[in-house]
Amino acid sequence: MEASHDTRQRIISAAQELIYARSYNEVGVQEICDHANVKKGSFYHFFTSKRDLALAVLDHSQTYMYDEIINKSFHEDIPPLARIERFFSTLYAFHKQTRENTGSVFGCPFGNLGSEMSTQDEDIRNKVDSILKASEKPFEKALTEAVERGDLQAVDTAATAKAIFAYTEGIMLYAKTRNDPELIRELGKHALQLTVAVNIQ
Amino acid sequence: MEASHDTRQRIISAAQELIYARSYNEVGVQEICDHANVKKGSFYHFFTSKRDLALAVLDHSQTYMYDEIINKSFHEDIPPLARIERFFSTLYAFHKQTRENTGSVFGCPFGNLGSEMSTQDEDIRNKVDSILKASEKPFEKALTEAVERGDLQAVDTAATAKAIFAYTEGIMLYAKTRNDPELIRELGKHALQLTVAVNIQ
DNA sequence: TGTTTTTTTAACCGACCAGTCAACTAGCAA
DNA sequence: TTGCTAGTTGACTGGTCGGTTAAAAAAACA
Repeated sequence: MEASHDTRQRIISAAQELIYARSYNEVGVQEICDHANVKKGSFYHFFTSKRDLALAVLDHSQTYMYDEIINKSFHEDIPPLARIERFFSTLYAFHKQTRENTGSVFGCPFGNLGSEMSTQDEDIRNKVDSILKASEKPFEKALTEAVERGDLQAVDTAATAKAIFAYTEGIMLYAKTRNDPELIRELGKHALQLTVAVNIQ
Repeated sequence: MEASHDTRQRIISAAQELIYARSYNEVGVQEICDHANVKKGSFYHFFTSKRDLALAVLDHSQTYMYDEIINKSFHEDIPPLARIERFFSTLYAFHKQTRENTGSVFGCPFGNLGSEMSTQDEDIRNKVDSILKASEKPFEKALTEAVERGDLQAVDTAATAKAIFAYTEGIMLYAKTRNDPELIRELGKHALQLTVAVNIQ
């Protein structure tokens, strides 16, 4: 039970790394097992299928994202809008680091999987969708607090949070496709503009 | 030479449809050939590899996007900022149609391929990157014109155009992952906020 | 017409794919 | 000691992958 739990976790960690660095379809079960030092037969003791693993990887990545980026950024030691700005700084630092370590910007693990798998696997699509939805919440909370403090005029905080996170996904896709983490910093500066109601024409 | 050109074109069209609806790695050369009524040997007469085909598909998709969406949206019969709003209407109509026809929102063909292939194939990454860059231009032109007309305060139009198109990519990813074209309309409304310089705090 | 070049065809390749299975081991409890 | 369960192993399956090849057919050109 001890060793088993560890085996399962090793598989998930290896899959997370490999799939994030490449893509779901570029990485085979065999390669994941090799990377985790596990025989393929064992793999199918813990997972019914490769897509079953993908769902577990998504859960694991979500936890990782909260620990490494969300919670650090949205800690309440600074004003709410500054937390959103810190989010983009943290995101930039993270991708800059992986770019230095691996030579590549990998983008968003959820966006990547959603983009690749949404039309192919409804369970994966739904899971990614719910992760995106949940990711909007810290932004929404910060925006609501900013309105309460008077830092921001009254806006639809849920809609604004959704817009900001959609923008974030676009930024990460851009950074991946240009293989340049600087785009996250550069484009992140514009994010708070989405908080301001505006009348054009 | 006549038939050959047609064969090559049939392969590209079939690949464009299949890869856009699923993904690069989910679609095999054999399936593309079947769909195009071509034998696999012929395929390798016209293309040196599958990724060579992907590059041709990207060119073809870019032309398609200009014909169907960009040129229609940015026609100069209305004021420049209204053209940007029309872009999102056109984008929405397009994805709503494919959702009705196929049951799925497919997102952006360039974003999809960039997300899936950027870390795996440098040529594809560069081609997608240059298509994204080029796609910013119509926005930049409209923004510049809007500033000239006095519809917009002076801003860095290149940076703003880039932000708007990155946001567009995020919107399409969101719509694909939620399988709901309405997100394009809903989130598209916020795009012009990115044109307004703002001071927070 | 004959010749050359382009295109098409079908059979074929080794590698790899996700997934299966039966035999085996280790730990634990009755 | 026996029996049960959880975990491990390696060999195996049928199918598909991207890509090759040599020869036939068709088209282009002279």
